[in-house]
Amino acid sequence: MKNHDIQHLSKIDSISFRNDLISWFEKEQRDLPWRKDQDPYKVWVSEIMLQQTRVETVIPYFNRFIDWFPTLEEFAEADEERILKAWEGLGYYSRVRNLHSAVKEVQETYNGVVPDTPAEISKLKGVGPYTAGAILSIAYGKAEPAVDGNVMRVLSRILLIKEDIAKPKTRKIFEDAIRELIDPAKPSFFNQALMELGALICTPGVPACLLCPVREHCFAFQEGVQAELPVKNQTRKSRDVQLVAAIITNEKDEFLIHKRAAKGLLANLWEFPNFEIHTQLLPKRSFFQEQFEADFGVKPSVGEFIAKIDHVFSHLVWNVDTFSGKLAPLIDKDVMESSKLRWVSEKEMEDYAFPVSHQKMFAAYKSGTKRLL
DNA sequence: GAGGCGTGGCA
DNA sequence: TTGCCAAGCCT
Repeated sequence: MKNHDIQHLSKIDSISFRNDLISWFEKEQRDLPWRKDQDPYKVWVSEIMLQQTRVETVIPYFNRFIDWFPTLEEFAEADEERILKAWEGLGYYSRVRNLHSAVKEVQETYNGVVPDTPAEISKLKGVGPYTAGAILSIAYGKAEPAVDGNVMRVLSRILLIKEDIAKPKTRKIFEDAIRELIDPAKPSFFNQALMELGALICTPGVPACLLCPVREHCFAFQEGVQAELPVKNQTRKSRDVQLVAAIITNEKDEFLIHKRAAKGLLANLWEFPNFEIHTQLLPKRSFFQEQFEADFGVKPSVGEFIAKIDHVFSHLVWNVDTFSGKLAPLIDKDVMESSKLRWVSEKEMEDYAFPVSHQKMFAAYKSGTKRLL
C-alpha cells in the first residue's frame, strides 16, 4: 500500500470509530433471516444470493432455499434442476451452479465442514475476495476484510479516497484500510456494520449524514463532498438482440420447451424455442420455421402473433417477437433427447426453471388465450 | 483488465 | 422513459 493513497487513515481514532460504528449496528441492525444464527452454510448461501442483489429481493428466496435445503449435505445431494428452480428469477444463475459445485467439494474434501482459512475457502468456486472475507468474519469470527460496494462507498467517504472503485485493483486499497480499522474482537459486527451503514445511511447519491453514527470521523462530511464520492467511472454499453420465439403446443396441449446450453447466458435454464435474427431478409414466421427445421428436422406451423417482449439484461437487451405454434409430437425420441427438447404439460412446467423473459412470454400467451375464450 | 453474467427498483 | 444501481465472480 502506498501511504498517499489513504492519507487520512492515520488521522482516524480507530478505537472510537469502531465503537461508534458497532454500537450503532447493535442498536439499528435489521432483523434478517440469515442473521438468526452463524451457520457457515447459511451465511454462505446468503452471501452468494446477496451478490449484486437487493436484500428485499433475497429474503423470500433465502427462506425458501433453506426450507428446501436445510443443510449443506442436503443441498449437496440436490439435483441441478432443483437448484436452478430454487434460483429461478434471482438472476446470475452461475452463482447457484458454482455454489452447488463448491458445496459438493466441501462434502468430499472437508467432510462437510466449510473451511475457515482464507487459502482454502478462496479455492471454492464462486467464492471471491468479498465472499471469503464475509464468511470468515461472520461465521468464524476471523478478522478478515469483506470489501463490497457498500464498504468502498462508505470508506471512500470517511477516508476521502478518490480512486476509481470500478477498477479491480482499487479493492486492495480498501482491504488494507479495513485491516487497520477492523475490530479484532468483533470482526463480524464490524464488517456487517459497515455494509449496513452503506445500505441504510451512507447511500449512493445523497447520504443521510445527519443520521450517521460516524460522521465525526468522516472527512468527506467535513469537506462537504460526500455526494461526490465514491468515484466510479464505468459505463457498460448494452447491445440489442432481436429474437423470434414460438410457444408451440401439440394436440395433447403440451408445450415444447428446450434446455439452454451449459455455458453462457441463462445456462441450463429452459426456454421456448427461439432464434436470433441477424438479418431481416425473411418474414419472422418463415425465419423461425426454417431455423427450427434446420436444428430439429421438422417444420412447425407458426400461428398468431402473441407479443413483442422486451427484456433488459445487464449487458444486452432482448427484443423477442413471440408467436404461437403447432407441431405434431412426431420428433424422433433420440432427436428430442439430443436436442434437449421436451413436451411438458402446463402443470409439469412448474418443475422447470425458466428465465424471467420466458415467464413474460408465457404470461402474454396465457392472457392471449384467455382473450380468445 | 475488460467484458460476460439477471433482475427489479427507482429517480 | 432511460439509465443506473445492489452484499461480485469468472474468464
